Amino acid sequence: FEQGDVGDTLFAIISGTLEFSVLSREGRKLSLDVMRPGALFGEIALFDPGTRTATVTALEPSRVRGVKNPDVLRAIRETPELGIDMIQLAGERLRWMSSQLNEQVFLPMPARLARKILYLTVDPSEALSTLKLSQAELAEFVGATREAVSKTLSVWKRANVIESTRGGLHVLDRDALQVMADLHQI
Amino acid sequence: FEQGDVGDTLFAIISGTLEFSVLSREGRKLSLDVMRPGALFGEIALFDPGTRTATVTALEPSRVRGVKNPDVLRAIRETPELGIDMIQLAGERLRWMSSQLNEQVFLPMPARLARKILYLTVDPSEALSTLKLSQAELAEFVGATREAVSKTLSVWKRANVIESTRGGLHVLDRDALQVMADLHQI
DNA sequence: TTCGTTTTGTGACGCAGTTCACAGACGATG
DNA sequence: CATCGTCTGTGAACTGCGTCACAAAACGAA
Repeated sequence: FEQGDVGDTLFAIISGTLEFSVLSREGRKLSLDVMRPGALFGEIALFDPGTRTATVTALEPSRVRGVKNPDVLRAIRETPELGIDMIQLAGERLRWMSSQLNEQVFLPMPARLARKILYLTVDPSEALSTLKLSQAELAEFVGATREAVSKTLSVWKRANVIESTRGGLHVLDRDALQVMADLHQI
Repeated sequence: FEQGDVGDTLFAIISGTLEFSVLSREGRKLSLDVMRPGALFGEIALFDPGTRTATVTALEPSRVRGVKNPDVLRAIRETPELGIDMIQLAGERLRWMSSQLNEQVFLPMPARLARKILYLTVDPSEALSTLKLSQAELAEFVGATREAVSKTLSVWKRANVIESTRGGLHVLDRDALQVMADLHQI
């Protein structure tokens, strides 16, 4: 779905990967997360039906399962425990949004880049630290231009922190990235 | 309370005004809202006990009332309707956080300034459009420096959009600000 | 192989906003 | 009413990152 649509449905990802992003009125995009099977999205509309505040796009053909607001409300009335779970979920989301805001506002571009790379290369457990995103896509995650990302990646490549191929990159020195993510600068 | 504290309590403001802000590790501050009697805060910790993601400071002596997480959970188990209300509350907060992220990332400084001024001068109904914040404080709300804020305010003053006194300012032409907030630029 | 398309690498330049550095203005406090 | 601390105004220099403009790889298709 797209930012601005109206909706009252929570989705759960069965298979595939979806991208979660927010758009500016002028069409600029800031990607925030890549979601994998098991993840939930669309909870704002579930809690508080109205227009969507974010955009979700399938990066590959995916299967999702939707739950409508009225059904959830009914279920909560029957099983209060479920309401508590939903509240917990909302809490996590709020916490996460808050950290995103913090990073975007306070961190310089290279730190944000390092963080996003680290963040996006945790769960794909088997393919150790390999990310298959083009530099252009990475730039959208970081809130910067493709060129700027390309330049910092070049530096890190020369420092043997990462290596990159067309349409993807591989983390060699996770600790070094961690340093970039944190201090850069004090 | 301060960002990083642990807490499990939701607060409701009885009297006074409190400031809601997030801090960077280096001490920079981004203020997000001024809360008045009737407002609730601390709901993240309520939903999902753990460290606080934001800082709340009293701008003047204030009275608040706290509700602890376990008490709320108990109440929800008894009255599921309450859970639904809390979920709605969380939804609104998420929606609001999302818009804050959007503004901070995509809008240029003057637009953010105009928006914050408009936003902070809606509810104080009687004192029509008067804001008692120093330029330094305003700057923290906007995510910019005091100097930059001062300069744009000067321009708006010359254009008779606002007038300012020491430690406060008065909106003369709300519509003009609205324009600044929106287009600036397309 | 040979295009044509998409992705990458890099430089030159510009601009918004920061940093630094004062100077004046207002309000409390003695 | 004189003085001191806090606000305000403004200019100059610096800088991170965006914009523009190519050149060179990498890959797919013909």
